[in-house]
Amino acid sequence: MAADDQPPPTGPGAEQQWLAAYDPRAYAPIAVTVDVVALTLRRGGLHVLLVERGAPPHQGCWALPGGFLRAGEEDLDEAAARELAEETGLLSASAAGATPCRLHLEQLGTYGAPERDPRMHVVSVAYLAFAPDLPDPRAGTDAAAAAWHPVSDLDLRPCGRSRAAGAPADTHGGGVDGRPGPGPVTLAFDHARILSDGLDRVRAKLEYSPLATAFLPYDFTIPDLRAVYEAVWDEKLHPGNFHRKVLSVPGFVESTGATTERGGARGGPRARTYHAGDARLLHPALLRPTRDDPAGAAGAP
Amino acid sequence: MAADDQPPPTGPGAEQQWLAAYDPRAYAPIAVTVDVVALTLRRGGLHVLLVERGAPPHQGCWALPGGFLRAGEEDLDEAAARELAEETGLLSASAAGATPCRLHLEQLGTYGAPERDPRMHVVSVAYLAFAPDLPDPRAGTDAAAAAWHPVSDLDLRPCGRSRAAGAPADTHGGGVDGRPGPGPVTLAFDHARILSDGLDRVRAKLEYSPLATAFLPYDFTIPDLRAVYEAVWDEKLHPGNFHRKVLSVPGFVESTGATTERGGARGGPRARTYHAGDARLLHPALLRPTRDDPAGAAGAP
DNA sequence: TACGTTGTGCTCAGCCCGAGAAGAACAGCA
DNA sequence: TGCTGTTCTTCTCGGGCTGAGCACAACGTA
Repeated sequence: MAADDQPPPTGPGAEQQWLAAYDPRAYAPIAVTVDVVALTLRRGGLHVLLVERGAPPHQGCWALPGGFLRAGEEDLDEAAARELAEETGLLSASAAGATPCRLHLEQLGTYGAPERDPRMHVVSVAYLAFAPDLPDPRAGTDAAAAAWHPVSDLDLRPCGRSRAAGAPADTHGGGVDGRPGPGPVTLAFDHARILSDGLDRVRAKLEYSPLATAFLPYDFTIPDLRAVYEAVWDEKLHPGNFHRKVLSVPGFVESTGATTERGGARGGPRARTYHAGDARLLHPALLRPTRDDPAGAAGAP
Repeated sequence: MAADDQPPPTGPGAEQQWLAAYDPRAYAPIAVTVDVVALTLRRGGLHVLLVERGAPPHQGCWALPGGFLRAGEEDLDEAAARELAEETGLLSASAAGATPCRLHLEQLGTYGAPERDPRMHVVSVAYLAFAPDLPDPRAGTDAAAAAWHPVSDLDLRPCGRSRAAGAPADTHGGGVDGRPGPGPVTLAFDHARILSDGLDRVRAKLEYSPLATAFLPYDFTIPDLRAVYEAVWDEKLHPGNFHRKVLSVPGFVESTGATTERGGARGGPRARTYHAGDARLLHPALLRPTRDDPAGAAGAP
């Protein structure tokens, strides 16, 4: 139920009890925030948008962009879009048609452990956002700085789980995109876990949804699409089989009839261009190469 | 997610007026509640646990069990388990080992439209719970009554979507389990949408997770398992192929070496018994029979 | 011009899936 | 007791999908 648990008004004192049941002042306050895991692809690597905290706690640490839900004014989705625009200067929400930015926004999960924020009990609704290669953000009013970070530079182990269990650290650590990187970056609060859940969700969702097209501009090529899958899954895919599979899934991509202006950077013929089809589910799915890892950590619930 | 329901009873301004009268302080608080979509299988049909509201708004309507999150005291998961035990009398939480009730509890999503509760802005974290055939609940202190309802008796269309679009109403309406049923039951607040999302999630999750075993007691047979899939998907499955598939997925079920005491109710040989294996993901997945419905409404995010 | 690279299409063997059927075991009934 | 209908379990067969490899052409670069 929503705000309820109304005891049946029977007997004396029941009225007070009933009022307390939906009088928020009778309870200790709870803050509701909305955090966004914004992912994009830059130079072939997966990047996440982070802001540097300008105030304690965790001052100077990097955190997911987010902020308080405005009571009585907005829905959760609206708050997520607003925070993304506000704190980073990216994309003009959805209204004024500045950049017709194709942005995918979906709810990831809600985190409400009492001790996750030392100040008070904060319930955070996390959102997941994907967008094509975006420019560098400008810091909003709340954050000291905002920047895209390669996810391979971040320390995602929540507590005791080492990253080496999932993937060797040496294939990931530091500077996949060329930059040396100042070593693993730790995230504030429980944002490492939120980001980890978001990455699991993305990796799982590429299999059965046409979500990968959200990382690409409107027109793209099949090799472009393959690059998205390879970057997110961190696995090389068979070009021929991938090509055949994508074209065989109805509604995944639609041909534009055109090709690219030039060939690839290192040679090769021009590729045909496509744009996203109208399918919302991939039938059949584009299954990830069978990894025999018995650790079945499902990202998608 | 567009959660637009229950417009204010008398015009848009009435809500603000009511809120202002109810809470004279300008500080606009947000309440956080936890609602539970508890599903079980009774007499071969999918049932959901509902409580009858004893106070306005929506007095007399049925709603999902739930209540306020206790600030500073509990995590969201704990609150969901507590509400389920508290409001219905089912299962002794997890502590005192009364019934070793195998209960699956997972977060479904969060709903926070400002107008979803006319009293104030309420953010509800919805949970999904599956359990084997459970006894009739006893009403807790808060709810007037609690009962299992066949999901086929409920009116799940949120606003304009008719159920006939998804499945013919005549195959669902009224009394699949034998009872005639007093017609479609409407749910309070936006709980019809929450329940609908929960059903989509369950249907999708049966494909790639061993979740179906959560609907069954510890020992079960392959036909028992098939009955779960058939009830949730509302489709007949090929007994031979289902048998082969289940046994071929590693870690799905483990043989106990025993068989049932008697044959089926209408004859047939004794079936071998199994219990759930240790797999947390089904590899390969148990795909639903290809439904050519182009309406790709994905339940799992 | 030569060469390495890459997009696109093809072939082939193996696996999985849907459909059907057969055999055996069981409950209910005459 | 015998018969009939039902159901569990296993098997077979054809089609489709998948992974792997290869061929050819187009392209950039040396």
